[in-house]
Amino acid sequence: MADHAAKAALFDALAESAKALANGRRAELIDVLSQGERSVEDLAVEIDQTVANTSQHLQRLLRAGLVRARRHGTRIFYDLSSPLVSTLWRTMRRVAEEHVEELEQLTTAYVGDRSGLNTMTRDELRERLRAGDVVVLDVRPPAEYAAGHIRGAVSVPIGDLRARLLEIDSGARVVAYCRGSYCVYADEAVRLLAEAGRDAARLEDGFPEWASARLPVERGA
Amino acid sequence: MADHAAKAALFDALAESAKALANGRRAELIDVLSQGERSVEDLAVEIDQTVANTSQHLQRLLRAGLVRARRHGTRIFYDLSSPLVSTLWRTMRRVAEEHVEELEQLTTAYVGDRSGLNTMTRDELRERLRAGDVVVLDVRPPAEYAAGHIRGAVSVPIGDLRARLLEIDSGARVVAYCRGSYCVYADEAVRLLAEAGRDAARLEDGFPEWASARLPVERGA
DNA sequence: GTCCTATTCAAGGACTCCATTGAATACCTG
DNA sequence: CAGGTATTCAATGGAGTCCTTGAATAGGAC
Repeated sequence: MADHAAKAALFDALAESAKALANGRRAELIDVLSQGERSVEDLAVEIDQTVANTSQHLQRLLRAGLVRARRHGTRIFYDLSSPLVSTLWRTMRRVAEEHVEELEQLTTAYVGDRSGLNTMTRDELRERLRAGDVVVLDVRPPAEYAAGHIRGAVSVPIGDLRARLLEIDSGARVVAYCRGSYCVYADEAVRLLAEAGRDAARLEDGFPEWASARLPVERGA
Repeated sequence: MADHAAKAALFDALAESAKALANGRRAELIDVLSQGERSVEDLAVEIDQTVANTSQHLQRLLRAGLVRARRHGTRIFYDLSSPLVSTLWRTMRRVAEEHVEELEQLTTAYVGDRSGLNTMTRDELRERLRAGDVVVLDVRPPAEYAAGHIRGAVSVPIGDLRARLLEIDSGARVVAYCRGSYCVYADEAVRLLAEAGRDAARLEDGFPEWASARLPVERGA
């Protein structure tokens, strides 16, 4: 019979990965980093915290092995250490969605009412992309588009959309996507497009799910 | 733009699921419960803690929605609230295995040296079961066998194996399995069988992985 | 109803976690 | 090398976590 202490130490180590995710701010960081690498200051703005605090959270994630750091000039860019981390995060979200009762209220409190919103599944979008009868808009910040996006998508950051409406072929069906189902950029885009009389829908989830399903993506530019 | 406070509350709630797993003892509980439901006292013995402490950990898991409780007579049985929780736990283990450096040492400190041990993959075992040229031993406690086991496996709790060696067809190739790769029962079984001159191997992982891969299982008796 | 057993509750002390603050470090620019 | 910016470090107080202890509950058996 193996030692109780050795068993306890092993499971304590396994629990460390969970501890790294066991904080709302760090969860937000993982969520943002699922879109691609970002600088510390950038991340601090994203999660609405001081740079010092963000840095400490990032180092906690670093110690747990969930992220890695890369120096580029005067900045340090953090990135998930592997796509498996993104999978872990999505699995945890699914568990929470399925088993935490209050989550639904919290979600609507954040994203608002989605009942009037057209949506499209990954599978349907894949088919329509293949057929070529759809315009896909990536409404995330440019840095995230640059780090990777759905093949064939056009980058139109949500803040620019209103000004660039005329660029979009008025006959086409438009699909907008962003970071995932907890991201509201695509919602806003679809509302804006609908007001302008376009046939618009949002992708149900976001880029990480698309990439994880091994559907076609492009990196860079 | 949605409210920062609402976003923070949402991610705090998501992080609650991680907090539930962010403790070595609770991780052990989830690991044991992946084999099927168990009573509080049973679980307390399993994780080497007092009943009171075990009860508190179970309630924490209950609040997070990861487990559910069922009263049966004088006892209360806890169970994972869905197979998704088992998936989450396995994903977390994979992440830790891939990204936590010290884990390998901790594993060998607990399970010992496995270099002399024959192993068999799930796929190979499935093929051999189909061909019928293998004897499969479930060396977990009887309660776990009863809650579910590989179809065709025989229950031989590890403590009984030595006394029941003669029951096992001496010409057959024998495969032992238990809870998973962190479980040492099957290791012990293979060593014991090898000493007795049998052709023995352990399944690389355990029952939860087999069931999760939708390979044939039996429930009850 | 009374005993027995399984589980939960409540309170306490050691420890860790988290956001804040102000200072220190490290790299780039000129 | 001086100045500027991005990031990290160190210290602090308040909150939460974890295990222990002893008592309380709640079914079942008699």
